[in-house]
Amino acid sequence: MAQKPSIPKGTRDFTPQEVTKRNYVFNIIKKHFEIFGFQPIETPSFENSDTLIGKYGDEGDRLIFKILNSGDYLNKVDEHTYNAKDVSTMTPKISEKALRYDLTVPFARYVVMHQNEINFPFKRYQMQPVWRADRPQKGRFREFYQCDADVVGADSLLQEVEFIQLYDAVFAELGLEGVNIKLNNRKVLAGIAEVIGAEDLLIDFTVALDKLDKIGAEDVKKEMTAKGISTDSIAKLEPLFTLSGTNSEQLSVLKNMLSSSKEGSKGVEELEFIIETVKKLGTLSAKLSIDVTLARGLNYYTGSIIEVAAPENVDMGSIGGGGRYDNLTGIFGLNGVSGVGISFGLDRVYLVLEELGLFPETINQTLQVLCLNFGEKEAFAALTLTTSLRKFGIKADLYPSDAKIQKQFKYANNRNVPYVILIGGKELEDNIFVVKNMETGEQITYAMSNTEVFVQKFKREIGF
RNA sequence: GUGGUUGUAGCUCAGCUGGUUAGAGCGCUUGAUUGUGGUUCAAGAGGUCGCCGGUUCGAAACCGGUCUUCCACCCCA
Repeated sequence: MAQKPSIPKGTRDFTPQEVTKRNYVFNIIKKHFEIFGFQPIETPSFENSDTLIGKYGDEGDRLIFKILNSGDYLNKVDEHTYNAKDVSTMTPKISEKALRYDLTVPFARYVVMHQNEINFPFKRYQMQPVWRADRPQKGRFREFYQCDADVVGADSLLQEVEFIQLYDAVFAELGLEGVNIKLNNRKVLAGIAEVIGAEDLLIDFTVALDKLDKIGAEDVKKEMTAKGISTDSIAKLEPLFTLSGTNSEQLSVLKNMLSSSKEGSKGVEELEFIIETVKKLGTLSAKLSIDVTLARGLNYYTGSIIEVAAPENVDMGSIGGGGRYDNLTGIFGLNGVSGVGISFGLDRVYLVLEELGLFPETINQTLQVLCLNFGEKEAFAALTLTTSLRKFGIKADLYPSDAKIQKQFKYANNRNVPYVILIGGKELEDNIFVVKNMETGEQITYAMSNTEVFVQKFKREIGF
């Protein structure tokens, strides 16, 4: 009995068309990573559990895919643990490895392990899949690609400036207009918490604030109250709920509000420096805006927090994010090394481009010339021609069997091939070949002895 | 992890309060067309109705479980 095949929830197969489009995005991101001077590394798909567990908070731990030990792993569990049936004590005994949850923590591990051979400041990029045991939704998968660029060993805020330029360069080349690069700073958030007297509740406070867009000021206040933030404290937040206007208008409100907090003032200064410097270096095609409600990744970000929102006309969360973590490698024993980085969510960028129809029309021209097959002798001549076209870098192929011409044409149509070449008995005899333009239907005859005439015309028309 | 939602031909979907042989469009195959695709016409192939169980004389339809899809939480790219 044949079993009905399936793939795990939240995973996907990719068709040739999809892979082609994914590679298009992938290559543009990669190109700009390299233009900005980043070097590639790769790390294993799975890490030792203790490298990952505890680095993303309780919620993160829940979403890490654990790998069961090999062998007779249950036998090695002591009776007490076994009978207790408690996940948190049992898991470490039967699982010592886990799938990569993001690229940042493995990178921190990499830096610590290779600290003696790394030439600091180290700018690395990494484009690999990560796995999360999350419940899938649109734009949310259990296996997806992240494309990260990070710098370690550089404290300067100029890094942040460059990352904003990098985001902008990628989205500009992808033709994606209307993205919003949102900027915040943990010091600002900490400053606010300090000013309202809720330092201890920083995380709860920011998580609630993060929802302002979504659930509105009233519900945010309710959530804050539920988390134990006093009514007095919440009242002091009032300026934030109505914060709007240009970046400089927002900065001056924040400056005022945080004047009594040293840390908060520092954060405002940093925001101001980044925004001013980006402005001086030239215009961005994306929007760059301050957003004090932005609070992702707070478990390790210590300074800048960056998040990229998809254009407003598409329903997609963030398509990228990043920030600065002053002491990320500290958790692996290397202190005093600052890191800052950004990430592109490849799968989400893909979905946005698809929804807006922004992939180039020619992207699925995976074959540029198809030679039809009229029989054994003709096919040999056609393969000879195909071989020389390939040497010119043209994506060329010969139909593998002498099927009905109608069928071969249909195949060419479906493959989106712009040119079909016919070498039948007549052409073989006269030492010529006929090129049919599939769009216009025009047919031109060329001499076999001079394929370059066709190649030149082809290159002019296709443009490469 | 909580609550909801979806699943019928390769694809998109109809299928009435349970009733005989489960349909359409597109796609596919063949022919009109033995060297010319997209258009047209004709014919044809293709279905464990997601899976398992239950109710019933009778289930694609009702009930339970399970898997999957999408959505809202949680959290996140």
